[in-house]
Amino acid sequence: MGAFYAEIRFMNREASRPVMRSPSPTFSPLYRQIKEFMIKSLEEGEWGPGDAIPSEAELAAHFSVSQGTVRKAIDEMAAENLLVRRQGKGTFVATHDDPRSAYRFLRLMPDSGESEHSLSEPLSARLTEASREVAAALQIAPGERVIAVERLLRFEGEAVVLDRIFLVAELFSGLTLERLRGSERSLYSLFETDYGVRMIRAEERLRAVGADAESARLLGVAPGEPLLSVERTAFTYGNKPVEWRHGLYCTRNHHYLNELG
Amino acid sequence: MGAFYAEIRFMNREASRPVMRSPSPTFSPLYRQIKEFMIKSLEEGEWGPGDAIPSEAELAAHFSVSQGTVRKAIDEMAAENLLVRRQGKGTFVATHDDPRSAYRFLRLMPDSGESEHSLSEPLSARLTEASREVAAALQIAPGERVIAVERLLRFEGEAVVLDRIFLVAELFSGLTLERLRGSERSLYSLFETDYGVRMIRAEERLRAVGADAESARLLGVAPGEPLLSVERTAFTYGNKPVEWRHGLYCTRNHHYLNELG
DNA sequence: AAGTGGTCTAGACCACCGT
DNA sequence: CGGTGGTCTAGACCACTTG
Repeated sequence: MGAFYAEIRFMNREASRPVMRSPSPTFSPLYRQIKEFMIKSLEEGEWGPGDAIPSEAELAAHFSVSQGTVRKAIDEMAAENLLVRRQGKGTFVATHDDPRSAYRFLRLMPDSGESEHSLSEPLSARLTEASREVAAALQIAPGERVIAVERLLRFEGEAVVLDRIFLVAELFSGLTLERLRGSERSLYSLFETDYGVRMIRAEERLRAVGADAESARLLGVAPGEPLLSVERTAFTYGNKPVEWRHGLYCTRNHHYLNELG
Repeated sequence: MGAFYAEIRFMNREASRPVMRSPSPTFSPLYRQIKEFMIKSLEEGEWGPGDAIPSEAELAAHFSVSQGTVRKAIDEMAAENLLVRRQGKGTFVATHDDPRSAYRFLRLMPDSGESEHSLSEPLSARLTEASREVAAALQIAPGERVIAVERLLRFEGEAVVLDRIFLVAELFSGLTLERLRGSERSLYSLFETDYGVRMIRAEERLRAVGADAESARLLGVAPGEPLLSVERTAFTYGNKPVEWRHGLYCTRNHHYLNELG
């Protein structure tokens, strides 16, 4: 039984009068309490990726608030890419499976022409122990089990990205090279469907580095050639880091595109 | 006389009945029409950077709509960093002068420690003609006048960024090296106050490159050392590009931090 | 106390999607 | 057609800032 159908008690709320709240220090508006509640429902798997959540009217009745209030909660969640609204159809749990938001985190673009299709070529996957660096990024103890994946990303056949990916082993038990090789979908889509782990947001740290011998060989460039180093930490619900990856991007014919708001 | 006090006629709107609109193809909700109208007012300088705009109640009366409708217009503009809301005080035109949003576009962070203070050291500023590359980025004809600025950015005294900046000359006439040297503020803050040009958003394209001799000398690194190349196009209102810059970042002790939503 | 943005309601009607 | 999200209103009251 998930959170959604359990009892609910909102703070700062009189029994008879419809509105209102207590003095400031811990004040949280109703719509935000509802949002937090719905996020908990998502965490607990109440609604799966791609599922439709209840309609605004149903939610309003369930929480005994007006439509406008649940609407504001949903608005914020949609802005954070947790939900997707579709007029006339309903509101859906965001999924990396959906082409609309697949490759949401991939900022690499060809210098000219349209954004091509990329193909993932997994090279290896093995169980190992977290180094100090990996442990720090994943907020676990050094030596804890992680799954290390190496893979190439090809654009139009050309090797452009070399990724070394580290996953908290506990959450991805059973992940093997064969499992990765068999899949046409994006990694995050697979993580979602096969392991129930949903990536919500990520942080990337970029640097310019010279290619080491091993990476140069795999990417087909000269050792020492400047590469874009991209370290990414990806988070699930509750800002829990579950993946850390170090990517090396060959930027001869591609670039990393970033929008500054 | 600016747009704001001129006559207003909303589309899709009956005279007597308060609401509504025509069939779909050109449908634009009321709040968005109001938003566009207010953006035009900003463009025409009706309200300057840092100014308070009229209160929601005043705007609602002015446009003869409910508070909720102007509120939604303002919400979107605040989300786009055009306005800043401050509870109890009012709504203000965003400004790069404000420490809250100064260096909004600078993503460079030290590898360890807090985000230090940076110091801009202008090296040169001269009037020249746009190269094909610069012209394309600024959407002007090759050969048109641009102002080329070279400057170093130092963090804790260490040269970390070398910027080559190109500005549409027409908009920045009178900009000289002395003018830049005299200023303690950020470039965009100066552009705003002294030239009335406000940067709204920007696009950056990142690559890894090897340092050329000249740049290496200025940054104090070895020629060929990998540097992060950052090409930025910055836009004012109406998505008009007004600045293009090519930055070279030394990422030995710093990195480019990016949040992926 | 007065003025501003922020929250909430109840109800109406519109635009879009499927059947 | 009925159901969903999307827009709009009118009015109430709360929270924060300033005088």
